[in-house]
Amino acid sequence: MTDNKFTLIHTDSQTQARIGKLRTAHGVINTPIFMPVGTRATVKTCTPHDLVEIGTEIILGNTYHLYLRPGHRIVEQAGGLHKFMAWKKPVLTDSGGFQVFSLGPLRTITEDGVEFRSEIDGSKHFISPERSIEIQNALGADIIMAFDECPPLPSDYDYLKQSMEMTLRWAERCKQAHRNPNQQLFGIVQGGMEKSLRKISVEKTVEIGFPGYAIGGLSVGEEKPLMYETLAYTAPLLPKDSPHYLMGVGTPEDLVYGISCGVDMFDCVMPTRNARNGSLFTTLGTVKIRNAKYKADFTPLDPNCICHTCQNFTRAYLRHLHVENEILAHRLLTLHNLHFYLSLMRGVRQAILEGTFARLKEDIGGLMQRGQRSEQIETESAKSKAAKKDSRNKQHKSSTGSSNRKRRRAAT
RNA sequence: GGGCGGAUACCCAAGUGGUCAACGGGAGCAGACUGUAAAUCUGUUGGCUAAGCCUGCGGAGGUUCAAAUCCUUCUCCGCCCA
Repeated sequence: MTDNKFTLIHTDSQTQARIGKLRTAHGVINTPIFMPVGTRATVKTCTPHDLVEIGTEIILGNTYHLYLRPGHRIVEQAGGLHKFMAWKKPVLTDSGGFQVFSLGPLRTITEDGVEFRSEIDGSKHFISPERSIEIQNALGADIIMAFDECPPLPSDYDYLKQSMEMTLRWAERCKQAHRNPNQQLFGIVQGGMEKSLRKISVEKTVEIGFPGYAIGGLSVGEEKPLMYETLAYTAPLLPKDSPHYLMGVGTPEDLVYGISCGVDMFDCVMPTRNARNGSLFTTLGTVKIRNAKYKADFTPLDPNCICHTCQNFTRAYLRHLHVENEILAHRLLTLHNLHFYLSLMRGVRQAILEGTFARLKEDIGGLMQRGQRSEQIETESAKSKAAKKDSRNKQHKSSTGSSNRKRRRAAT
């Protein structure tokens, strides 16, 4: 591959952890990275500005859901997903493969593709590998995913083998169908918890050749040790010079474990969904904000957190908002959880760079705080840069210009 | 003063002789959530020395093998008539 968009910057000496940079049509992302999930062209409750504030570098969208509503042609007419939702940074779309799994009772799988019955109105829809790529081309994400089958649990060996082989044939078809050079198409490795199948899946998917590889079909209900075992086996089989994406995982512990196995990219609904359901990740462990014990707790959600929510609001207030089902609760809690995940990733990158990752691996809270320190340093340097720029501008501009600017700011 | 209707668990409310510690909803309490059919879902909510026992459907008394349910009476609430 001559045009490798992924640059490996450093690999940890004690684990498989790596840091790198992935170039996309909408900018570079730093790996390991967490990608907030924005299924329907929105990370629920967050504006793009919110997302940038907390350090989001790339988000997810979903092919199946956007195809159903508003329809990929509408998004295309809008100028693509980025313009449609006013998000300037990179986007990755999932192919709809996960809906093959999650909408189990509503679909039928054939070699050709998958027939879905819309959960919205019961109407029938057919998505093939070619169709998924066509939709994803129209949506215009920077990274798009091959259409795969994510087999349910339990599935026997024969089914897993058959399914994995079909996913390979689909991967080939996706590659054939994909045209847009501005979009990187990633392949997906399947094979359930069967190592032999995972190995074949990796080899054959790599043989087809993609700029990045994902591990799918994990965290679908299996026991965690088995998931870790499968992950630890599969991730190191992937080509070192390509980005590795673990789909749909997971808890903060899962991410750190995945990184130690060599995973570079993650997405998961957990921080956003759990936030809306009142379950928060903090350096002191999980906080279920609805619990009565927080009724008169006037301390921050996480005393070690520098996010907007923790800097400004108390647990008692957040509990009140959540119990009352106020919209603001969902937003503030989502921002906190996402910030936690993103800080964790910053901390991990820093630790890998410093060579302390292996030592800090078990200390999620410590890694998260480390991430926040580097965030603070970044923000301060950005501020001082801006201040310097501002003072330079003042020297050149007339005083009336600057007071005009002030007045305009006051008016808004 | 008379007539009629009502009083059920934290709130609303169903039940009108045994299968009722009592349907359902709200609220409370707790838990779950992993490429989002998810601001969703699940469990639980009289007490206890807990596969059993005790208390309990406004209070008191009665009928019955058995009462939230039938009878008497009292209290309170609503409507109507004087």
